[in-house]
Amino acid sequence: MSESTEAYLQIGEVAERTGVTQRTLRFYEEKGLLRPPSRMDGGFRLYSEDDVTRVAHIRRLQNLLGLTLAEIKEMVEAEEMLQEIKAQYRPEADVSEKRRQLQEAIGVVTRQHGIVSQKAEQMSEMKEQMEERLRTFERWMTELEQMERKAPVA
Amino acid sequence: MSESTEAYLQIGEVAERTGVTQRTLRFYEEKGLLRPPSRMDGGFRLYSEDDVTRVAHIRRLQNLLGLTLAEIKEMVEAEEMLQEIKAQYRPEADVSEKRRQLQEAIGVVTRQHGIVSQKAEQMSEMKEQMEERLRTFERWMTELEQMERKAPVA
DNA sequence: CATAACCTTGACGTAGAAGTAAAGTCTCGG
DNA sequence: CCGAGACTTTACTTCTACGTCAAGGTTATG
Repeated sequence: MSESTEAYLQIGEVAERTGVTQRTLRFYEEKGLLRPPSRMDGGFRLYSEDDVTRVAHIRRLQNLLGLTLAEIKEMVEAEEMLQEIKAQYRPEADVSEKRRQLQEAIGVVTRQHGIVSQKAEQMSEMKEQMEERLRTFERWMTELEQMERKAPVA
Repeated sequence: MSESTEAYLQIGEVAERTGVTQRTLRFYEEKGLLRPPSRMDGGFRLYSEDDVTRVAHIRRLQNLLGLTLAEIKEMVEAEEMLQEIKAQYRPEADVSEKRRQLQEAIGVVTRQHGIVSQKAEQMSEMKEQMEERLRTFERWMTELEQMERKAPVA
């Protein structure tokens, strides 16, 4: 599994699978949201499954939280940092340096979590209001129907 | 209560109270998101408390749900329709017509509710993921601290 | 009744997030 | 080895949601 053969995707396939256009993928790369993917000899971009995941993530942050690409970039960078720490990417880094990085990552995610929590709560409120409203409508509808039964169409 | 005196606000006050600029208020009017307010003899706009409420509503839809102004316009128009029905704005309208309108309103709100529900759910998911992640970080942090105690800074 | 503070419309500008077109390059199946 | 289709970069355009003057009219207050 996960051999190098067939593990890479061209931009067209990624576009199809993620639902964004090729232009958007290049744009995200330009903006630093996606690391420059590897290339074929001729220059064609070769994406990994990870990239597909990342695009999906970006889109969720955009659609769900309404973050700007700049904000998303921050978040994505924090993720990268984590990958580094996780993979011991810099084993020579001393422990206190790692601690600093981790602390920073915790800060970022905590802030994100705050945003999400707040939005989630407001969202629930809205949902409640809408349900209340729908109940009111249903009541009105019932009333209207009764009126119609008592005094049919003139 | 609610006499005509002092019940109206100029654009500057509305801007201050809603946190949007005057430009934005005029823009919303232009785009059909706010009904053209009444005017003083000299042409100054006179807004009602209702307008203030509406602006707040618009902003919530924008910030929370990330809807475009075009989408919000649709929603706002549905609301207006409701006001009409509610206030028996057209008492001469026959019952079946009212039913039709009400049915439409129910449709709109149901769709809105669908959107909100879906987003709320995805939001909760994200929140969960972030919490899980934070727990992981805290664990790592603890591990790092133990490493430091065992082998102090070289 | 002057004048500062507030408002009007109109026109042009801008940032973010892509869309679209042009002109050329690569890849791969036949 | 060649042509259709996928891809490349560069550059210009679009759309949304306002921001920012400019030039002038209105209102309230001393």
